[in-house]
Amino acid sequence: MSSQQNQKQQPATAADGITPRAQDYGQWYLDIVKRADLADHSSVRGCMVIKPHGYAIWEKLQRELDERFKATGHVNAYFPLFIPLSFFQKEEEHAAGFAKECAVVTHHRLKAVDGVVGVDPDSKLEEPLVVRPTSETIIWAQYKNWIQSYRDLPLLINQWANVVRWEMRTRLFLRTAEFLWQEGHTAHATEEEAREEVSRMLEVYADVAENVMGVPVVRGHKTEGERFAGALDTQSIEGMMQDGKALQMGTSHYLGQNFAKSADVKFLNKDGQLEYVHATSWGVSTRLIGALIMTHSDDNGLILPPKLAPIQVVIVPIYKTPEEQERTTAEAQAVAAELRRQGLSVKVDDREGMQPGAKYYEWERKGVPVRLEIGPRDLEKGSLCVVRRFVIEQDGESEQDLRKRKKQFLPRAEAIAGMTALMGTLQKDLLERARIQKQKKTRMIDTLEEYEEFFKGGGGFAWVHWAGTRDDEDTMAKRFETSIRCIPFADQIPEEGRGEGLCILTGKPSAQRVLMAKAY
RNA sequence: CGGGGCGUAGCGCAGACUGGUAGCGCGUUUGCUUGGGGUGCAAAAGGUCCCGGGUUCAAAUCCCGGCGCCCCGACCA
Repeated sequence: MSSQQNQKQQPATAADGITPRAQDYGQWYLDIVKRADLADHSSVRGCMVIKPHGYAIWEKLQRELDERFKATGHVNAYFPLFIPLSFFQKEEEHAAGFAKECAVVTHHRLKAVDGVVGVDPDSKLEEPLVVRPTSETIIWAQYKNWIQSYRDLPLLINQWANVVRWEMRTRLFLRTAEFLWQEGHTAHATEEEAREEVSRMLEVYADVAENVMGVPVVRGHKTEGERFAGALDTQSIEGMMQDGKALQMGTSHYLGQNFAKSADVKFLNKDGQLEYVHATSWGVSTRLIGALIMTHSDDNGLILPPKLAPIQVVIVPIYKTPEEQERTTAEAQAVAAELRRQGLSVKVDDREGMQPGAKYYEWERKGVPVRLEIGPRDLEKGSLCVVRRFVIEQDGESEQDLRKRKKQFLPRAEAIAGMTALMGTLQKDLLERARIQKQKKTRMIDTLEEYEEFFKGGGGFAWVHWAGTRDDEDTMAKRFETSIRCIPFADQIPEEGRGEGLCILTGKPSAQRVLMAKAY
């Protein structure tokens, strides 16, 4: 709780209480989460409380994802939190993969002994229940009853749920013991169809990442070692955070017939023969909020894309006299009403006894994309002061110039009529800004010397030719703390890096480059 | 599991070495003042000093035991 000694040395600036990125990226991240009111540590180790502002962002993300799931033919359902241990044991590889991070329920009752309530030893469960770290096993036990014929396929179900993974080390949003997510679980008649589903859903994730979150991603396959436990193929989208590290933002798995076999799910095909179904699963979690923060935010606080901002426009009335207060506040309400008619979410900050500057800082910290200032002079001139939360930085630009470029005085009607368009601009600019950031930290690298130098410096995404074994991957991990984030789809490799080459480590021929980076 | 830090007002912290009326800043409430980038003044409210035991006339402070959280490392969708 009290590890922010560095706050004491901080000057009282806009970023008061936020450690600059350049000084300590990890602390900066924690400060943003806290100062933007997204989440709190709870009194349970590794668990977090998602506060209203953070949860509102999650709700918007949910809506965007859910719409796309529905549009691709999926329906929602809900399966139990508890999984009988025996279900879990059925798929060996899967069980082994999650074994080390499972919470297990062993008793079902408490009892007061000498006035102290504790676990009643007489209430031991005959079979322990695993708190789901993911739901494949319990869902497939159910699918067995739902699937008999090819007419029952494909079965396309998604669930929104919480899961528990008893991680040794946790970080707010990025890795917590309990988190919120969605998990799609589908059953198909053929491998081809299932693999199509895997790709389709990965593309849904990529679409949300780029066009909703404004985070450019690389699409690709995971290596054997990084695959989901029990999957034949794991595809992922990988984003680059501002410190150059990669963050896995979503995964989509082809599970083959593994789960169908372990749960004995067969269907009668058109030829009247019994076959095992082919399975997929795919998921994204509240980790995406971590990605959002680490991609866009700055030393002044959170930056949100308009599509995910719980408040898109905040209006601050400025006044000296009660009469001015009344007029500017009325105008603020009038402008808000007009903007709401465009479907925008608008907040009028009419709190009294708080200076405008204090309000500016607060809403900046919370990431509101646009602020309108309305003062007596605007009433006279019929203008509005429109301030953007961010603009795309130019090299060598001063803080002052940056601030100037964010601020615009526009005729009232023009400002209002253009607000929806401005949201669109900001949405695009944010993605563009993230692309520039990413590009600056991306290199085609062909020698180990250059590779080492790259990661000793700022690091980032390294596109390298690779033909190594799993042992060779370990070598790279030990030497450079990097790993293969994905084996990208061919069109994901930057043009200048396409084609064949020689493995950076072994010198053997390589068909294409892979994405190497340090990872969260 | 190893290393480190911390637990005192809503939040951030001081006080502890050297035991003796529970403190500061921010926030909150009230009043005035101020208001285009964190106004200023005054007054007020607010405490199980993490828990248990011990030493003592007296414990936030010393001793013993416990609990919890955070950070770093190992581990990992």
